[in-house]
Formats: sequence, C-alpha cells, structure tokens
Amino acid sequence: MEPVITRFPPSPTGRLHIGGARTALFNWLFARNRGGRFILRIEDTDVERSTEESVKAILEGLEWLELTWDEGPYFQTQRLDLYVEYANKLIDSGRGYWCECSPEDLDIRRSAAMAEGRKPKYEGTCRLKGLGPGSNRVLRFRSPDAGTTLLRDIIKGPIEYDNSELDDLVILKSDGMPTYNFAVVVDDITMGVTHVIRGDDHVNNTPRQILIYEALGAKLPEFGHVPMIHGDDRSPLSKRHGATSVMEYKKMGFLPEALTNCLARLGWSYGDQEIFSRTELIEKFSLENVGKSPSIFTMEKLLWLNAHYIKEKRPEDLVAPLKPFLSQRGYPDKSDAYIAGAIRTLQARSHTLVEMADAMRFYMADEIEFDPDAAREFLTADIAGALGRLIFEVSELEPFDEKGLEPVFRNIAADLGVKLGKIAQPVRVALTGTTKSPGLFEIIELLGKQTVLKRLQKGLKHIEERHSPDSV
RNA sequence: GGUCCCAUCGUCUAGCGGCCCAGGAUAUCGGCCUCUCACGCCGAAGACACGGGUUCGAACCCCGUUGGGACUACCA
Repeated sequence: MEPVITRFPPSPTGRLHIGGARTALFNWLFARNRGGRFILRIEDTDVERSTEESVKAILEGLEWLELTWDEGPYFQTQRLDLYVEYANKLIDSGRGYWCECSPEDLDIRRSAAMAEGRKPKYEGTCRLKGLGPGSNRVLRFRSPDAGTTLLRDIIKGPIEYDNSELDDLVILKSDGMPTYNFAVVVDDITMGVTHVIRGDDHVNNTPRQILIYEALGAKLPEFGHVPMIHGDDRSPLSKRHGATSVMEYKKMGFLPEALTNCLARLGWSYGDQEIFSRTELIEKFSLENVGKSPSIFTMEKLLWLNAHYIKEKRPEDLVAPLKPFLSQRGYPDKSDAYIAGAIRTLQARSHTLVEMADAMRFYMADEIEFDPDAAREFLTADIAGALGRLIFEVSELEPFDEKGLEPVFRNIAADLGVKLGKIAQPVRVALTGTTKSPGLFEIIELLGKQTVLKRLQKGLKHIEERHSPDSV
C-alpha cells in the first residue's frame, strides 16, 4: 500500500482556532495511525491578510498540542514558479485562458443576475477571445459545460455535481498569485498528498478541484470532509462564543492532552469510550468513525477532561505548567517540592490550572486575609479555649505530620464532647482564610509548624479583639 | 435565489432493519462518603425534528416538510 501523506494548510490570517486544530489533529492522527507523513503548509497567497505574526501563532498552537509535522512548513508564496508552470500546462491543453473582465464589471453582472433570479456565475465572456497575459488580466480554468463530477467522500459518501453548476474559476489572480482552488491542487499533487482531510466548508470546492486534477492528468487523492464545529447557537464558532483560539485555552489553564482528547471526540467516536491517551488515539483513530453532522463546542466536557488529566498527573509533572500561573499571581517563590506537595492536595479539587493557582494562595502567600463571612461564623469566642489548647499541643508535637496531628484534634474534640468539624472549621479559617480547602491535616503538615502556629495565634487574636469590651 | 450537506437526551455521542418502549459520557438534581470543599460511589430526570411511504418489523431504507449549515470572490 502506498504511504499515506496528509497535510494541514492554514492560511495565516489569525490564530489557530478550535476548528483548525481539530482538522490538524485528524490529519495528524490519520497519518500516525497509518504510519504516514503529515505536512504543514502555509497558504499565504492572500498577501493582504497574511501576517508573519499569524504564522508564529499557528505554529505555537500546533506545538502546544504536539501536532508535530514531518515536512514544512511550506509557504505558497515561495512556490509561485510551480503554479505558473502548472497554469501553463492548462493553457497548452486549452483548459486555461486569459480574461480581462474587471472585478467591478463582474460584480455588477453578478448582482444583476441575482436580481433577475439567474445563477450568478461567470458567463465565459473571454473564453473565445484568445487573449494573452497582460496587466489586469486573470487566468481562468475552462470548466466543462456538461456532464457530472463525482466526489467519493470517505466521510460523507458519494456526492454528484452537475458541471453546468460550476463556472470558469480564476486560477491566477492579476497580481500573479494563484487562487486557493488552484494552489491547493498543485500543492497536493506535487507534495504527493494521498488523503485530503478538511472541513465541510470545502465540499463544494471539491468538484472544481477534481476537474483541475483531471485536466492536469493527475491522480485524485482520497477526500474526507469533516463536519463543522459550531457555537452554542449553531452558528459558526466565533469570538462571541467565547475563546476560539487554542492558545486561549492554555491561558485558561487547560492541559494540551485535555484539549486534544476533547477535540478528538468532537465528530469522532470509538464506541462508548471517552478518555483516550495520545497513543490510544493514534491506535484507534479512523475516518470511518467520523460522524457526518456538525457539533457544538462547549467547555463542559473540556472542563471535565481537564480535571481528569489534572487528577491523573504526577504532582511533580504539574509544577512546570503551573508555575506561570503562580508567578502571574505574584506569589513568593517556593521550592518545587513544596509546590508539588500543594498540588497533590489540590489535584482532585481543580478543573483548571487557574483554579489550582487561585486555590493555592494560602500555601504560597506569607500573610492571609480572613474571609469576613467565614471569620464571623467560625472564629467565635466559644472555640477560643480549644484553639489555645491546640496551639500548645501542636507546638509540642514531634514529629509534625498528618499521622500525629489527627489524634491531637480528635482528642480535643472528644474532651469537649463535640464533633471534629466543630474545631476543624475554625482552624481551617485560621489557616486558609476560607471555609473550603483540602484536608486539614495534610494542609497543616505541608504548611509547617511555624506557619501553622503563627496563623493559629492570629486567629485567636482575631477572636479576642472581636470580643473585647471596647470593640462593638 | 441556485447547488450541496446535515438532523438521536441541554451538550458530545453509540446505534449501521429485529439485541432499542434507544446505550455511554457530560451537565443538572437527589443520596452515600466526610473535618469543609472537592473527588469517588449509587440513583433520578432527560432524545430518535415532523409527515408520508417500503417492510412481518424502522432511530436505522425512500420521498416530502421544517430547521440548521456550507458554497456560490482576483478569501482561504
């Protein structure tokens, strides 16, 4: 069997967005699954809108998702000779001709046709003029007037088009640049692409492209059109639906494996399985299991998957990805081991690295603030005695660890005839400033005796000040 | 307007004529666990867009309707 070659051809006019990332992922997975090659090609023939910054942003996104390419990035603007060469082949075989119609003129004729209820297609005005190249002239592809073109789509099945629906499309613009439909074909032919896996929005371009393949006498690749991804109102995904670019998800504290897993399951499925490791994805991916209907992208599943991967990772492996979020919050530096320890207690409680970094404040900051509501409810006079005894016993405790801590608390609670929660909550507020946190004993051990005693004393002081006669 | 595509719980989906009065996941709600919050576990509610066919039998096949989407550029 001939080796599989797939490609991802973004146009550098923006960031790598969710839809593009999924297309890239599918191409990458398909190539990896079949032991083939994956090519990255930058389609920058729209010189007006293409930017180098976008190229960088797209590469950055692909790299973050670890969608490594085997060839490229190729740039279409560096392959212009090739398009001219293939255009000449078309001219020589009578399938290409120069056209002098001005865009303005065409516009007028198009809207006139629309207004009269006719098809707004190019009428072939310059077909027989026998024009040569010249300024303000474009090269058009001579499309057949009759017959049909069949697209055998791996995902959607066979689709037949009447050639009469297709008009003579421009293949070389007046600035000498090739148009999309022509450049793709030339590139895919010359790069040996065997499988064109792309978004649904290209289905209707495909018959035109097939016609060009045929006119060039080239072998057709396999086509697979994956359904679009929409926003929650079923309209195309756009900024108003929230984050659309892949790197925004990194900033929101998502792990690349979570996004990858999520994207893979948008449109593709493997029975009832939801969680896929990278190798599993490569192993199990196939175009046969790609669905036909468009899907809506929401963050619900992504959040769940992200929580799953955060939970699953070794704490020490989370340190590096978490650090940017910690320094972003201005926390003082701590050792990696300490951070890893904090992560361990927060893993099951965090959906994103942002959440985790926020929750980590009491571990990192030197001073903590008491949440007013929490302090009012739990830092009350009736537990001052217990707190005092706790401070004493904790200061005496050696070794200072979870195992030794728990009995201390339980004994005090038992002596007072109350449940553990009765003293646990005030202590929690004193240590973390809030009523929600990881397990008390693991917090205490990690924080260390000195910090714990300091915060407990501060808690006690808060109670005393609150209840002293001269305060209200 | 024309051409093309799509249609199962709110969402992602399984289903490829009988295993389905439709399964999983997520989200929601309830319970359990418990030092709080989570996690985890258990449970509840929740869908075959509609109308016609075909067939002994249809979520699955056909036609139509409706609703979405794509394309219709010297954008890609």
